[in-house]
Amino acid sequence: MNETKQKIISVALDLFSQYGFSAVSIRDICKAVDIRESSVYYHFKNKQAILDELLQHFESTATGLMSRLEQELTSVQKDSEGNLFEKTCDCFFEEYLMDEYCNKMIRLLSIEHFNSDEIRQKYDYWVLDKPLNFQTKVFSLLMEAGVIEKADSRYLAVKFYAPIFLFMQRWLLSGTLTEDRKQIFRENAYGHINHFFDETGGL
Amino acid sequence: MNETKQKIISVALDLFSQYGFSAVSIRDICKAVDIRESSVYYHFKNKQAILDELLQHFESTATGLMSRLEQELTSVQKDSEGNLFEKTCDCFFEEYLMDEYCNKMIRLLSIEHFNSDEIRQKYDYWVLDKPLNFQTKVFSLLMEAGVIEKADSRYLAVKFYAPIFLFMQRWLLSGTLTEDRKQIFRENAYGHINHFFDETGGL
Amino acid sequence: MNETKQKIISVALDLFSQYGFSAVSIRDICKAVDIRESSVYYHFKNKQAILDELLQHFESTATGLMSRLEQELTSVQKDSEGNLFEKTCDCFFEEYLMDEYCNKMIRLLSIEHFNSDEIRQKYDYWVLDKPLNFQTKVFSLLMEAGVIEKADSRYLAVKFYAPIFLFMQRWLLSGTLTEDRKQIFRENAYGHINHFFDETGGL
Amino acid sequence: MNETKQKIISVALDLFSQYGFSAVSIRDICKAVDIRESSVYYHFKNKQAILDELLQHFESTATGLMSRLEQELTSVQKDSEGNLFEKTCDCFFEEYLMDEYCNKMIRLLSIEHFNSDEIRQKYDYWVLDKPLNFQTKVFSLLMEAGVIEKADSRYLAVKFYAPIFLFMQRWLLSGTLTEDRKQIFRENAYGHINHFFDETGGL
DNA sequence: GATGAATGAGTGTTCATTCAT
DNA sequence: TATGAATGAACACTCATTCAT
Repeated sequence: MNETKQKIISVALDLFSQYGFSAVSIRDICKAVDIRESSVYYHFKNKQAILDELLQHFESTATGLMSRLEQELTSVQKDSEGNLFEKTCDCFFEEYLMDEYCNKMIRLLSIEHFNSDEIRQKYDYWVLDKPLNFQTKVFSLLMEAGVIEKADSRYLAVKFYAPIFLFMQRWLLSGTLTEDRKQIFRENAYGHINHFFDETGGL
Repeated sequence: MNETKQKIISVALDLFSQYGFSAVSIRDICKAVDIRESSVYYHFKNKQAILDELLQHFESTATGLMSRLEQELTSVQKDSEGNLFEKTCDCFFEEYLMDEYCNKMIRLLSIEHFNSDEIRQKYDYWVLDKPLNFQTKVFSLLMEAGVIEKADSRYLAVKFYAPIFLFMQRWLLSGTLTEDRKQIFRENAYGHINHFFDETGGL
Repeated sequence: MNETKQKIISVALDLFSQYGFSAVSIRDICKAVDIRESSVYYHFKNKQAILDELLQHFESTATGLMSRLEQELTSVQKDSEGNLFEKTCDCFFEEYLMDEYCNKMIRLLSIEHFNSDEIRQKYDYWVLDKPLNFQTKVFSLLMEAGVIEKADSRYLAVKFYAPIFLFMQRWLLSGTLTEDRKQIFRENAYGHINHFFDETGGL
Repeated sequence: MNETKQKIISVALDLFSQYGFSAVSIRDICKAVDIRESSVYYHFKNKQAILDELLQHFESTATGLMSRLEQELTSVQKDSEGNLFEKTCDCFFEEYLMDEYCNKMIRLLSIEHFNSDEIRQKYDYWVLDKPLNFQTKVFSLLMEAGVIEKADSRYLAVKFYAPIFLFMQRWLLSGTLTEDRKQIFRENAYGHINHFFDETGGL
């Protein structure tokens, strides 16, 4: 809606996700937006409020994305499961881990997650627990459908997600996100997925 | 060495690893050491120098530990490999990931790794690349010795280490390091190791 | 008159008389009136103008009140002087010192009287000189009428008013004006008046 | 002891007692002391701490003075009471109400006494209650000694002190304290004292 | 009549660092 | 070895005010 406010939000995300919340001053943000420092306080109560709005917006975005993925999971026919899995991973990679906006937010969470319990919880949830829970659900469904053998779906999720998480740390959160790094991540991730299904059998 | 300098180093490690480098002021350190702020500058050129010394000491410690592990690896008889692997993991977990000193340093690296290329490199090396390379070497040796089937030893290392890395993030770097969290980590990690060898076959 | 302007004036009086002029921001006033800060400047040239209008209104009110008292003083028959004195005091106490509006304004003057010569003069006039002059006139009249002995009417006025002034400071200007405090003031003040006339003889 | 700290204290007293605590900025103080703003924070935790130290020092000074007066009161022979009273008043006027340091502090209390309960209490105590209590004790002693007739010593104290208080407000706290104003105060105050004793009889 | 948006000047405060002793 | 004293640069934030709409 409001143009200046949007600019502030956007610049703040860029800077916070690169240098961390406390290393970025209101001055820095204002320089980039080209407004005077006092103007920020017309749009936001204080510096923290910018971070809060950023976090809140991310959570609703991520909630939307993940619930979309979950819905697709239960609404498709059985014969398309291989396809579905591929699509789900694609979406999770491209629209979450590597999406410009979400990647910045995940970066921000990972930078700030040691600073406050609140952010630590969000980080743990959105980067570790939620993806693991989602993946667990996926494997449960595949087992019910008889596509893969019955086993400990939670551990299967860990085995599946842990390398993804490691590649993300290595290529998507370390340094600037370039197309090159994205490509390396994709190769590693899809390589892992292929191996994984060869072993797990099926699909 | 010098007593005061040691105290500063030790207190700085405690605080930096908990709140991050820039969030800790010289004042904070001095309060804990019970000296005046100006005294710090007798022992260190500036604040950064404290961090540098911390990093340097860690690198030589970690180098020592890892080369010890590597040496043990090549010097033992073949019939003890199962045992050796177990010992190696034990050592890596207890004396590296969960050791009070090393855990604090890893925490510090993981807090600060977005701040400078220098630290990012160290983080990537000591938390991701080095352990992966070591594990790769382990599996290569096991393959040569015919203990496990020949395969892509690098990918095997990823499959082995990624869950460890994930559990570390979840339990050893998130929040305060308590005995409870250590125990949860151990259960998860050893659970994974057992599963892993059941599947990989052998040992 | 204008409704919004009235609200601003009224809220400003409440806040200024409680916290002082400079401690109250335009924001504070607007929050209480529920308008935006820029709107104030439609009704007033600047913050000072609100104070000016408050002062001006008080001065005409107080002028009205005091001249009414003075008029009554000269227009009544001699046999009612005791009654008159009582009535005059009553009016001065209830409609001036303890009247909600006037009390707030006197508070405001007493808070701000160190800030500018202008307000200092008004404070000195309305809280010290004017009441003393009035009282001097009262005693002069009573002397002329032979009700009390001839004496230094000015000093008599000081002896009469000073305790009232002291009780006012203690009970009517210190802290919030409650019914309890008003009552304590009344008891002290009327106690003083009775003593005073026993001594002065007469009435 | 410390020169700079003393200067800050002294300048702060000058400015606070003239313009009020919040109207004086750290910048103002530093300009007068000729130090940089950050230096203040070496000597004081924050702005409030300067005020606190000022208040604390005044209270111990005033406590000292008043207890000295009280001690003298009980230690002198009966035949010197007239003399004593005069001396006591002199001391109270010259070393308390008109003493450069104490006058500034009383001014400060009277400026700030509406701002916080803490200061309001100190103001009420040191400007109203304590002097009244002291005077009450004086009259009690004089009554016991038979120098003046037995009567309500508290009301006598009010009658005695209220005009002093009024003259103080008018001449010692309103505007700058000049020798002229001091002289006017003295004339008014001693005039009152003489009248008072003519009436009270005795001495 | 009212307000959304912006701003310049100022406020108290923190911090790493210096330097004479 | 240690520290008392000082400082420049930065920081988040507040405030009265302006002006186009």
